[in-house]
Order: sequence, then C-alpha cells, then structure tokens
Amino acid sequence: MARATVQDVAKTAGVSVGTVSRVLNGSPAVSESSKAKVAAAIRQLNYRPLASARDLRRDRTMRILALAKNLYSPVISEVFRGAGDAAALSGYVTLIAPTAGDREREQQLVDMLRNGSVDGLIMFSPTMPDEDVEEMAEQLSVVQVCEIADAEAAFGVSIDDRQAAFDITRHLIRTGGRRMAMIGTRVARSGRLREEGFRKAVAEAGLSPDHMLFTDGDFDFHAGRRLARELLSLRPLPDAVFCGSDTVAAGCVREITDAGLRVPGDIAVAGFDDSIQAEMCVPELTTIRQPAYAMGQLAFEALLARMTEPEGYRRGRTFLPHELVVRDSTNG
Amino acid sequence: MARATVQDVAKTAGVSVGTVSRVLNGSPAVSESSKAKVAAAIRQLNYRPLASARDLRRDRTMRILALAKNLYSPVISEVFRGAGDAAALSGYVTLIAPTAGDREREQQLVDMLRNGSVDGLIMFSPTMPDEDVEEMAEQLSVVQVCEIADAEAAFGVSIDDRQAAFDITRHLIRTGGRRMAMIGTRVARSGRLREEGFRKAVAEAGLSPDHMLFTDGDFDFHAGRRLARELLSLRPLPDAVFCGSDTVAAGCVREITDAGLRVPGDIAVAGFDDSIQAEMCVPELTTIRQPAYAMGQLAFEALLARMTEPEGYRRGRTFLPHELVVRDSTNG
DNA sequence: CTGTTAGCGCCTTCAG
DNA sequence: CTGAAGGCGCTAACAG
Repeated sequence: MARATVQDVAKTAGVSVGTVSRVLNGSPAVSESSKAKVAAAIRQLNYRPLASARDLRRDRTMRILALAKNLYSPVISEVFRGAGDAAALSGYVTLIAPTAGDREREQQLVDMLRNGSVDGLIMFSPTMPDEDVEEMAEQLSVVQVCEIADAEAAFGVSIDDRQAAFDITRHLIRTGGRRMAMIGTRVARSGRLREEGFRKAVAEAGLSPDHMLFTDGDFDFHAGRRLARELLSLRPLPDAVFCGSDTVAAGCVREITDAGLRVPGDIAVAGFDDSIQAEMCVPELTTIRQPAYAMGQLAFEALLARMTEPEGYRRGRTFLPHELVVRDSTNG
Repeated sequence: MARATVQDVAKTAGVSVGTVSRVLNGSPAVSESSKAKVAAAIRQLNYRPLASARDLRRDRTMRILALAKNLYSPVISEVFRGAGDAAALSGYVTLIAPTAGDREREQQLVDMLRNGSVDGLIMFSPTMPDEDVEEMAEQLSVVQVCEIADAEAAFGVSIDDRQAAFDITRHLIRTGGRRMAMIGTRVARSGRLREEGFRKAVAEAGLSPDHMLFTDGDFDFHAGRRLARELLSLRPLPDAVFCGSDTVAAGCVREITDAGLRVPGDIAVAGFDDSIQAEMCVPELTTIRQPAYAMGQLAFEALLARMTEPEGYRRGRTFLPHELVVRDSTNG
C-alpha cells in the first residue's frame, strides 16, 4: 500500500485538502465536525505528512545538526545532551554526526546546512582550518561550542580555557609543584589556550615549564600513557603534570603508578573536564569542571537566535564559569 | 541575496533547467560546453540543490538514523562508527540521536522514518516494548543492533549474548570461582540473555548463583559501585562476580578494592565488551570482546538490503563471534 | 544533445 | 468555515 497523501485523507474524509492541512497544522478555523472527520481519516490511512514536501513548502526543517570528531567523549556527549534538550523545548530535533577528523566528511556534513537538510549547525571540534570556520560562521547559522575560532566573526559558547588552565596550574604550584610538566594537544584551539594558561601560571611563579609534551593525533587514554612514558624518561623528573583532559590524565596516572612512583607523592597530576573518568581514576583526579550540559543549552539558544534573526544577531563569545575541583591526585 | 535555484543557474548559464539538472546528476548526455557553462554558473551563484526539493522528487533522502539511549558508551559509539563508515561507502549519511530512554522522544525520532526524513533506521537500545519494535520492524526499514527483540519479525545483528556470558562465567568457575555472583541489568534484552548464560554455566558446574544483583536504571560506573557495595554486605561473600559491562565491572572492582579486598585474590571480577574501560581498570579486566565496529557495518548492510528490496528481504538475526579476553581481574 | 513540461506532497493565499 | 489553485525547487520523461 503506497503512502497516503493529503489528497487521500481529503477524499476519505470528504473534505478538501485545505481543510486537512488546516487540521494538521492546528488552525483554529476548522469546525469540530471537519476536525473529527479528518482525524478519523488520518488514523484510518495511517497518514503522516511527508517531511520533504513540508520542508520544501515551509522552507525550514526544524532539525539541527551537531558535529564533533568523535562521540565517545564525556564532554561532547554531555554538551550535545544539553543542546538536544534545549532544542526539544523549541520543537527542534537535534541530529548528531561524527566527522572522524575527516575533512571531506566534515564538509559533506556542513553541506547539509548549505542545502537545507537542517536549519542550523553546532560545531564542537572543527577539523577545517580557522579561516574556513570563520567564513562559514559569517554566512550560515553556525555556533561553536568549546572550540571557538579566534576571530572577529567567531560565535560560540565555551569556558575560558586559558584561565581554567591557569587556575589549576596555580593549584599545582601552590601545593608544591616546582618542576612543571604538561601533556596536551595543539590540534584543538582549546588545547592551545590551555597551554597558554599553563605557561602563564608557571611564569608568574618564577618557574619554568620543564616538560611540554603534545600529541597531534588522538588525545585519549593511550596517548596519555605514551606521553607519560616519555615524561618519565626525562630528567629531572617533573613533580607536577597538568593534563589537557581527564582521560589523558588517567593514562598518565596509570603509567606513573605502573612505574612504581606515587601519585601525588612523587608526581602530582591534574586533569580537565571533571568527567566520570576523573572519578574512575585511582587516585581520583583534581580537575576543572566544565559546565558541559549548560554549554550545550546555551549553544542551542545562541543558534536559535541566529536562525531566527539571521541578520540582526550580534556575534560574539559567551563564556561560562569553570570550577576547580580538588581531589586526591594533587597534594592536599 | 536569496538562495539560487536551478532556474537562476539555467538563466546565467544560458541553458535550460533540464540541462542544469543533467549536469547536477552527472548525466552523460551533456555537451562539454554546456557542462562548463553550468559549472561556471553554479560556482558564480554558489548554488546548491535544495535537499527537500530533491528528496521530494526522488522519494528518498540518502540519510539514515541511528538511535540509542545515550552516546557515551564505548560499544554504541563503535557500532555507530562502523555503521557510519559502511553507509558512507554506499553514499548514505548516518545521523545519530540519543533517546535518553524517553518513550516520547524515541517515538518522535522513529517518526522521522515514517515521515520520510530518513530512509532507514538502526536501533541500538529501544525503549519501547518488544511488541512495538516488532510491529515497527514488520513494516519499516529498521534493523536492530546488539538488542534484538525475541520475535519472529526480529531483524538485526548481535553477538550470542547468552553464549558469551556462559563462556566467561565458565572461565570464572574454571579459575576457582565457587560462590558466584552477577551484577547485571534486566532492562535490556541482552542483559537478560547474559543472565541466562550465567545461570546456565553456574548450574552446569553444580553450583548455585549466590547473589544476583540488578539495576533497572542506569548501568554505569556508579551503578557498579552501588551494587558491589550491596554485594559486599552479603554473606557469604562471593569469590567471583560477572558484570554485564566493563564500566560496571570497573565500578565493582573499585568498590571491592576500596573495601580492602583484593581483585582477583579475594574476589575475581569479569566484565563485558572489551572496551577501553577494561584497560583503564586496575587490574585490567577479563572480558568478552564484542566486534562492535563490524556489527555496525553489518547492521548497515542489512539495512541497505532492507531499504533496497523492501519486500523480498528475508528477516532474521545475524550473529557475530565473540571472544574471551583474559586479563588480570580473574585468576590466572 | 537540449528545451519544455508535468508533477512530487504540502501549505497558503484568495474567493466564496 | 471551506474549496480551489498556485507554486516551493527539483527531476525525469518526452519531444525535438
């Protein structure tokens, strides 16, 4: 049985397509009897308005797309949960797609905005260069979360990564850190900002950043282990390490512990994100809490404004407060 | 500047819309000169075919939707990565959406298939009752992954959960387990199958399942801790625990360790999934490897067949082999 | 090889 | 309150 259309519904209900459409869209100008007849016909035919036809006619889809490199990330999943909940409140469906750090795939996904498959875009971790993001943000309904291009046209929601890194590094120093090390990534802008914050705190304390280790690939547990192993082969050994994420910090802690050293006794370790990984780690991690869910909510609100008032909306960054969470991986 | 249409392109290229459409769709019946003119016009106008119009005309979207309760799961993210890669090879875009275990939201997402927003659906962890899944699978292009409704109409890809649980439980017994416990979930069908496998292995060994603990809510690290705490308050203490996931097993191990007992010395613990959590745990977890990526790939292949030959496709389950991975959380 | 044209299914004026 | 009709942008015949 082929899919039913408004025509079919109109016919079986004994009214015109106009009336069917009005019922469908909750127009008040319909008599109760018509409404009932149409409702019956719809049920009988198991009718659903075809999305493409409706989208074409209305020139909007009520769908948004959220992009990130990968899905298995405590922060990303939480940000998108916030965005999805906020979107639902406004009647939007949030679709998510991983780019896998693949430029071509990312481009194809972004094209879904350009070709009207979705009304707006939330970008978490862009793979394209900043210029492209900027140009895109210039003309399309796009908002960035966590990573915000460092440009005039930038538009998005994040914490102050530099300040957050500064804060936790200062904590490391205040609790005895002298030979300061960092394990980070320079792939993401937020990673570079965290590096800046770390350096600033170290410099202000009159210390020098003894070891700076970065990965340009994945930034996960294994990367944490690998870079920590490198760290342990250097002399002098650091006595405090700031890691760019909890997961990486967990790998770092694991490597240090396996080497027979104590955390924080021999080396203090700090993470970032306050994800579940911070609690799963032994010892539990001192970290920076990112209000991920709220950031997602806010990102959608910003996007909604951008979609609704495409011209007038003022661009700019929104910073949400972070929080230092002290646990057991740093000295009390 | 309003969005350009085929009309606009045709006008500036000095050809007809038919020719533009042919160029757009790579029809061979177009002269080189026309092709060039159209290409130039497209570039000049920055033209993109409108998805809704094209979808309406073609009666398909080349998009599929993948649903799961949540995104932050090692298995789910890996399954969807496999599905996404396979889909891309066939020109499909895979969109992902979390249902949050909310019936209404899940329904709304499933409606995207009914109203033609997408061409097919991959379901990971359905929230709706089995009957509904079955009915849906009956008439729509849906395939299930990991969780497959226990019905005739069932259609999907998974491992043999019962056998896998049986295998790892037998390992626990073979390595000294006598007072057998399990921490699982009955929310998911796979969880119930794992329970069956556990019970069978225990029974065959002439033992009795001393402690069976289940959660009907989240099945995560905290749940693992909570149920393990319960376990530790019972007497006699178990000497082997089978957990329904690595993450839960990690929570279980953590609780046991914190209580001053040794894993596996006092209590052996086994996980499930062979996710990164199994390696992050100390001691590293003995577990069951699920070929998640391959399952995702296969799920898409099955879906493609279902979408392509909507009538003739034979339904049924596809089982992929699992593997026992022995690490340090069970006795050697 | 190219132009013309008829819809795809829906919404929304505009008359009545 | 309701019906008729036009058109959203695109593709796919069908002529030429």
